[in-house]
Amino acid sequence: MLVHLITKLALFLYICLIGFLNMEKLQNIRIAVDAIVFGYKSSGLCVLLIEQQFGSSEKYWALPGGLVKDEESLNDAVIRELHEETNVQLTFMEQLYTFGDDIHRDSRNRVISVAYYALVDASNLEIKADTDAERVQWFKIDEIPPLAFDHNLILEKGIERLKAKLTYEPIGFDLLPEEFLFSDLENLYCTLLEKEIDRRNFRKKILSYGILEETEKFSPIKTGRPAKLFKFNKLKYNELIKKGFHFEIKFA
Amino acid sequence: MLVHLITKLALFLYICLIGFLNMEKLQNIRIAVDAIVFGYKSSGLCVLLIEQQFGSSEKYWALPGGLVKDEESLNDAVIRELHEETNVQLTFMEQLYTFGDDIHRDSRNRVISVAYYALVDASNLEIKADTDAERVQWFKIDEIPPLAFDHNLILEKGIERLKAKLTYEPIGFDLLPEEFLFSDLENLYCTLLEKEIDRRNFRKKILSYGILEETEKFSPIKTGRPAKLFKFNKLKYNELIKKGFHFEIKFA
DNA sequence: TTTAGTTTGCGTTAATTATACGCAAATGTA
DNA sequence: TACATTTGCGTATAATTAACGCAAACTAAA
Repeated sequence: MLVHLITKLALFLYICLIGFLNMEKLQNIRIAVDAIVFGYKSSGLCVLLIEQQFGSSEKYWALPGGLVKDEESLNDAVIRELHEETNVQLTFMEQLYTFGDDIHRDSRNRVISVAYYALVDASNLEIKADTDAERVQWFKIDEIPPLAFDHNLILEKGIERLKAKLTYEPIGFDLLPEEFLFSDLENLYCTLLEKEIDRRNFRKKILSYGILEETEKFSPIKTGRPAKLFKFNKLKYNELIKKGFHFEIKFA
Repeated sequence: MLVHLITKLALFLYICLIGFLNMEKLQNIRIAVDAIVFGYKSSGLCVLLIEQQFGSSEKYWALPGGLVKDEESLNDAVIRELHEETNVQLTFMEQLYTFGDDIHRDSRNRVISVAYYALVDASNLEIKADTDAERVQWFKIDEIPPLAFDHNLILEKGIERLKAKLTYEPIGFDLLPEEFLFSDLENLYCTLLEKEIDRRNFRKKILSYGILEETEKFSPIKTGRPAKLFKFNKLKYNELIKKGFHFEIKFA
């Protein structure tokens, strides 16, 4: 305990010294990362939230995230926070936006948050059991509770971006299992983009791109004509991209 | 002088206190903003750079920018820095990306930079005269010198984004004077996207969108058939967007 | 065994959009 | 007056998208 206090004091003095030497440069702004983890279930698009304790009684659901460490890249910070708070296996991650215009987005201190969004195959996923009395849970996108800080705003922007990106990059596959049915893919696009779509034209278009691979397997579903399972061929896609290929799915 | 020192000391103690209270949360990371200001001249796409002095002799060209103040939004920080260092009149500005994965992008301290990109009508623009012995200058995009920090990287990402955005949002107009010739617009797209384009089909397409307004004026150019001057009708564009309109310019 | 219900997989045709040009009009200049 | 130049409008053809028909392959119920 005493050693801890001394260490703390030493660190304190060190920081004071640094602060003094860089007086005019010293900022009192913290920097955090937050992550939107999207998963797709048959019930629709979902987001991973964690329950945070504020003070003694206030509890809020929030996006997983936290302060960036001094010697850690932003990317590593997101990965670390996600690993600490959940145990999801990401299939895609990208920076979303940096939220720093609302000075009081965190009422305690000025915190600027670099938000990321990530995708996982949620169809077969155990999320981490409660740790530190924190709960982790999937929420359907249309049943989001009021979140901590400006996380509702961040989430909104994330959903917008995900929808946009779905139409011009093949990231829908990152929300599905490695092997999937055409009807899964079709449902994913219909549900997420909230648009009607002709099943046959959709199939024709995707197949014409030549980025899917047929497997020998068939779906385990016991109704209707048995359906082939497909895989996304990322290598083939990357080759095509080099030749100037441009993925696009759009609806009326 | 004494007053200044006392103020400084008081602020110092205050910061120490805050630091002590938030001991385990205190970071030693600075946060900055940088701006890419694009301008279009007949010679091509240009970027505004400022010359910075490092130490006693080292000089580097760099993107305008600097540290964010404690009580200032990110947006305001960019505007302030641009106003301090140049006097350009922005027609468009948007957040680009936050650079914080390379811990040593600034060799002195850990600095995370939130980069913005902006457009100006450079056709008729005086940039600020030398202040603080700093020089401000337009650089053609293919004649960029080695820049300070990771600014070459930031700029590259900015150019990529600008090119992409040009094809799906009508931001090309923000690089032109309020009234412009069709041939100006055509040249802008050809030059920036480095693509051939059929003049007549391009005109037909843009006109079909109904987002341009004819003026009564004609170009002052003294060769060939006199050409009408056009204006971009932003109100009309916003109306169309609400109805589901989607701007797009693409080439083979 | 048959029949009804369901979903898949492959076509065909009409409508729309993009591409490739042709050419006269309106100017300045030789 | 002839010529070079750039604008502005048009038309024919190719390519792509949208709309829909229908048989195949299965399950479950009759």
